[in-house]
Amino acid sequence: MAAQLFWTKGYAATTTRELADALGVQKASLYHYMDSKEDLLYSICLHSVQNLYDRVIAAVGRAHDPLARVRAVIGAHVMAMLEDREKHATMLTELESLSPTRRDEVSAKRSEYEKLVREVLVAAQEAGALTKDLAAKDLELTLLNLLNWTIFWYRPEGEYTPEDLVEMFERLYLGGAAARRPQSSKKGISRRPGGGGTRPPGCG
Amino acid sequence: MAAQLFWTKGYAATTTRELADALGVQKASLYHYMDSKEDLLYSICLHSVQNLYDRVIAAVGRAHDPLARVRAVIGAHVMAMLEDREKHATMLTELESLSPTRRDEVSAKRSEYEKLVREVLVAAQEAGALTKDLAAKDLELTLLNLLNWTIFWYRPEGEYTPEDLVEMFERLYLGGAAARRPQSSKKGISRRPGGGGTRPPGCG
DNA sequence: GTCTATAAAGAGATAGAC
DNA sequence: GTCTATCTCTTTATAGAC
Repeated sequence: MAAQLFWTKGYAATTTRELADALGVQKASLYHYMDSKEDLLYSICLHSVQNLYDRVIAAVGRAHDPLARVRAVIGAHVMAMLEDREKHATMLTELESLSPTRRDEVSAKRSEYEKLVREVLVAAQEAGALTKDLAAKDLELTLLNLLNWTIFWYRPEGEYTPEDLVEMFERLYLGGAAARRPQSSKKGISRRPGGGGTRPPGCG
Repeated sequence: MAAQLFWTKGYAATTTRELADALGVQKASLYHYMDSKEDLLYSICLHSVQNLYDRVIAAVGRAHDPLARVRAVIGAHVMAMLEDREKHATMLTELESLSPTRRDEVSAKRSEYEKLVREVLVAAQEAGALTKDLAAKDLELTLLNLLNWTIFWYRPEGEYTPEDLVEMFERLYLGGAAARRPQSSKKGISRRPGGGGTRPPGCG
């Protein structure tokens, strides 16, 4: 709720008046529930990283081999983000608006999450499922780089379902864009029929 | 200069006082050069998209085959962004802070840029250099998704040079992360010696 | 072109009644 | 727990001297 406003308007540009309006109360009433506007941002950021971590570790736990665990990371990361875009986007973009102490705390939790991702990638690499042409940290960097931008342009009413995107990212991340010989026989990704047209801004 | 402040503090959180301080003048003197704070943001956004377009189209023009043109897009997009991170990051993140008219204008120019990228990808696909397992628009989406997040965490004093990143992105985007049989003999990406340690926040 | 001074509006947060 | 009223500070922007 607050995340929605922080994400669409930006944290600094969101006024306590608007937060109060969204709840249908007066400005002053907000201060019965929070001590400051920053408390809301802090709470959003904490929930975001915790949610990401929980979702991904659960999905990894359900997978049965190293490559499936990589796919699980991709799927859970993207699904978690798209199911609560405002929260995760706010965490990703407004971290700097927190006080140094709180920012460091959230960053530390985020580093733990990145560590989890890297462990999955390393295990897959050692099992021979991922290339050794790229160092483990480079695999992690390119993976998160590939996934994170999604939240900036994704719109649920658009042409892609979250599942479409997961499939697309798995294909691109694992298989790459270069043509293969012999040509693969995989089918293209199906689309929501007639859902299209709304290509959102912000992908470029 | 203004972009630096807009990027590090956010547009809304940047005051005219801070802009004036950065120029070493008084607040009021700013209004001799601009009509409003938004003018600065507008100018930054326009220059960003124009610069991206110019850089990429020039690089594409220098390449001699369809696959090289794809590599040229990756290289020019990343290099342009990293050479003026503040400007491009501000465009990517603060577009919504513009008035609707100006936002639409910038968005339209950005769409032209995306069209250019897509044309390069389509040409490579038709020439057999890129897979047909992914639709052209999916190739574009995953490419920009892979590249754009970089600007959020890249720090010049960190472990990667822009050239490192370009190489990494080319490898991952074209070749993918899955292991190949027979194993490729490409060497790993060399790093700036001793430059490391500063893993920036924000990649996860 | 740059300054001092200030206007006018809006921000986050608090006091205290109910 | 929610309200009205208000405090205090900061904001963008302007007026007008030099």
